[in-house]
Amino acid sequence: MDLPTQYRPAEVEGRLYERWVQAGLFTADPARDPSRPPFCIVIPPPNVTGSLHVGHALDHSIQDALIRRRRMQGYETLWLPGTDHAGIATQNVVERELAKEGLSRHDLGREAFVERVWRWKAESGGKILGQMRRLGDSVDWTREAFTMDEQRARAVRTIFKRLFDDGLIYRAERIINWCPRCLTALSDIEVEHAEREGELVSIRYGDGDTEIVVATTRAETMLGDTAVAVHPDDERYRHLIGKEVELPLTGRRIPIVADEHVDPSFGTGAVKVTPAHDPNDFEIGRRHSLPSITIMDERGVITAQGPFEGLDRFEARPAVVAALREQGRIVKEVRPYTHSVGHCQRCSTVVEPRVSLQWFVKVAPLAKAAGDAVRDGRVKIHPPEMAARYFEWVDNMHDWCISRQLWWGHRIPVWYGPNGETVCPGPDEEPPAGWTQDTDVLDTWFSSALWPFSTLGWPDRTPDLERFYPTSVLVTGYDILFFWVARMMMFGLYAMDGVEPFKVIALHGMVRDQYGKKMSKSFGNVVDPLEWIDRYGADATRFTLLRGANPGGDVPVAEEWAQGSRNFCNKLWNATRFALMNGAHVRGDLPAEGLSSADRWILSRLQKVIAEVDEHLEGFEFAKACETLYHFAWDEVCDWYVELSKVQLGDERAEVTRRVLGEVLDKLLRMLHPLIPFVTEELWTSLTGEETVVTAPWPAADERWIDKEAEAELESLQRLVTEVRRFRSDQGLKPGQKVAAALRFGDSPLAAHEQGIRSLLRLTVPGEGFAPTASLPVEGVTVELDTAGAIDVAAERKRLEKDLAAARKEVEQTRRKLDNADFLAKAPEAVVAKNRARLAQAEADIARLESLLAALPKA
RNA sequence: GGGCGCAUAGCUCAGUGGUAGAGCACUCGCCUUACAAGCGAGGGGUCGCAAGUUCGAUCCUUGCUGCGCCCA
Repeated sequence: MDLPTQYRPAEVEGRLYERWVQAGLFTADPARDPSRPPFCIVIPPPNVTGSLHVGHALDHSIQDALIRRRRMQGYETLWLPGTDHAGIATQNVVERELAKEGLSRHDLGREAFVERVWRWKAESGGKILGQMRRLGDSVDWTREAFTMDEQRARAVRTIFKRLFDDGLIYRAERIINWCPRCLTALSDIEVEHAEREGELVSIRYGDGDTEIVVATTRAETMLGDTAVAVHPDDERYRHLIGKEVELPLTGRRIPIVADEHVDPSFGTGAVKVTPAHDPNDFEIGRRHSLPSITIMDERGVITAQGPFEGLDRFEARPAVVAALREQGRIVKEVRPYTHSVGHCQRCSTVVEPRVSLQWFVKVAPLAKAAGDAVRDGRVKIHPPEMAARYFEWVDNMHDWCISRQLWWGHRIPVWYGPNGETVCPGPDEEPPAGWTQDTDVLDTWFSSALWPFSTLGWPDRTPDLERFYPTSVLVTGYDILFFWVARMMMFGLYAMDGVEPFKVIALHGMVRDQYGKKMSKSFGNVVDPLEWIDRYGADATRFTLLRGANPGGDVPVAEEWAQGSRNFCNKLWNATRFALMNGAHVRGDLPAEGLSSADRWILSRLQKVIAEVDEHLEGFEFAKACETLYHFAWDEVCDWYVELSKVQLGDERAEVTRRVLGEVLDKLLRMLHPLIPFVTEELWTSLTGEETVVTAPWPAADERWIDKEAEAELESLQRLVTEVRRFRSDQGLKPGQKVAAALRFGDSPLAAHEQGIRSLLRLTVPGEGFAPTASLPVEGVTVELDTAGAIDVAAERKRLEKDLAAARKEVEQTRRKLDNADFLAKAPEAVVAKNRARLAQAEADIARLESLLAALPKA
């Protein structure tokens, strides 16, 4: 086997991935061996316009780790990929393309435009799917789905019809969030609130006895006011309730009404009421049967007759204020005034609340069921603390506005007759001839909410659906727990007769930079996972993300950390390279005889690591699993076992050592495979001669190999070696410099390791005329060294004094405890014994150190 | 305003009612025949502040301060 000294991921990743896909290793078969338990994850479908960002990379690394481990454990696994059609985003992309040709979608007409979007999708959409291959995602490409493909369209038609017939979908005139740029309704969750600097203007309405001052951040909407509201208990205004005031600039007279929802402490305690342009005012208007006057068109341009007609809403605001000021009606102006403003998630335009006719899902019964599934424990949220957020959302959900005034999307399957009749045909039914279909399309989330079962073939009772529903776990960021996850829960429970769409919801956090800052383009701290894959490899990218992934927690990453992960992969590469160069193998059972205590130690440690890693991965503790494996591989296997094996490989223990080395690397690489699939595949197949590690059995801990004695012995050896290295370092002896030394073991079991110790410490056997200049007693062994010259007494004294100070502090601390009668009486026996042992050890250390100091020549 | 969470090494984070940990960064020394993407050694923390419970608190309780997130 001829491996280069450095691992070059670019040379193996593409080749291995292709081989995996060609071999069908990721393809699920519901008919294969029914005794295998199913394990299924549906991918949170990325936006078809999107490309792989570091958040996806984290999400996918976690899912791939879960699915690959289950595959090795013998589950029938399915990780189902796909994309969503992203109504607004995709339409925007194609409209921008058209704009370059000087066209709008209206120039093409609806049918041609939609065709054009499909063409765009075929040519440029779904870039992310190719990028997922580079990450190593072991998804089943034969089942790739799209929220607008034929099967998913059937699912949408089917569930819409059922909800419609059950009275859970209705059409009504309501105030909704409207984007004046995208020209569509938005649901609550598509609106992002952000602090903005605006103004708070106080305006005097009415005159003389019936005047009242209202404060507003949106002066222009006063043109559509139809009332002023005060709190019923507010003494300041009680005498005005029921009276009318003149609305400035318009000459209209509007009533003063009493409403409990008015906050008397805000502003003047009196609020203007504009039912057509504010959701709270809309409610007040309904309670008091107020008229609703729309003063803007769908683009936010003032339509109210008068001098402001034709002005944009943001031009109208100062114009209205100026006109009021001229009339002496401005009482107070606070500027800047910071307040929360809703923006369109897709284009950042300030959202305009607008009264319009829209379709809604009546969520109350669905949300109740979605909450109960978690309350009853049928669906587990991990980590459990996150459940609070989930309940907060599902228990307070507003009806969901599902209609969008777009062309790209599932068109609402409702047709209108010539006399205003309405019909909702099923997926296999035709609407009556000549009737016209509703022009709106459905919110993208409506089809995404069907994802866990539409991708498995619903509404048909397919073998996939039978075998894999409910899915095993949903992996996603806590940021979309409510809007996407809650919706899948609602629709899954509804469509699948009360069976939940997934058993576990595993949440992770956001990827952040090394200072814990959110990544943002404007801040310039965004990591492109594809660049990391190019520079450090997919494995290093994945390991960096997984290493930071604590359940529900944010994941900080940095370039240096990716380098560290790359280094780790390289370390594995070189450890395996060493093993192969020395004939390591996995043939036959581990020998029961002839194992050194080093062999028994590493095998014992291996079992514990297997058990720990298993526990961590079961609990979605990826950071801990990574930490355990990293530490074992680097600090135990490479730093100690491989070094000790060098001696064993040179004597009669060579054959046994080859088998043990092979054993340790075999299991280690298998455990690492779900986390870093490429390098482990390359190394494991070389080591074992097997076809692939993808379907190799997941290691199981074997308690028979646990060996406490060997562990204690090796720990003792490590302390001995470290102590002598410390002396060498203090004395300025170069690491490679050979030093003659005599080792006096007495009755220490470390005698068996003499050659190993000499090798680790570069100590040669003393020859004629050996004259030691230093003697180190440690771990019951005396090491006498000939440092070939006078030793650095000052350095040695410094070292010994430091150790002595630490030992004295230890004595002081433990003695204080042991002198305390309460401690002796109340502390558990084990704790007392432990402290007694510590005291004895520290006292022995003091004696040893003092005698060493006394023996040092005077400076 | 309501709810939740967090304060531990220079940075990012683990952690436990009984001797403070990791990675990276830092200092010193090394091309030691798997690996300089490496090896060896080392420095660095009154565990946010104050009080309480306890034989014992970084950990439990309360208050304070600072920070973050979600919702309105």
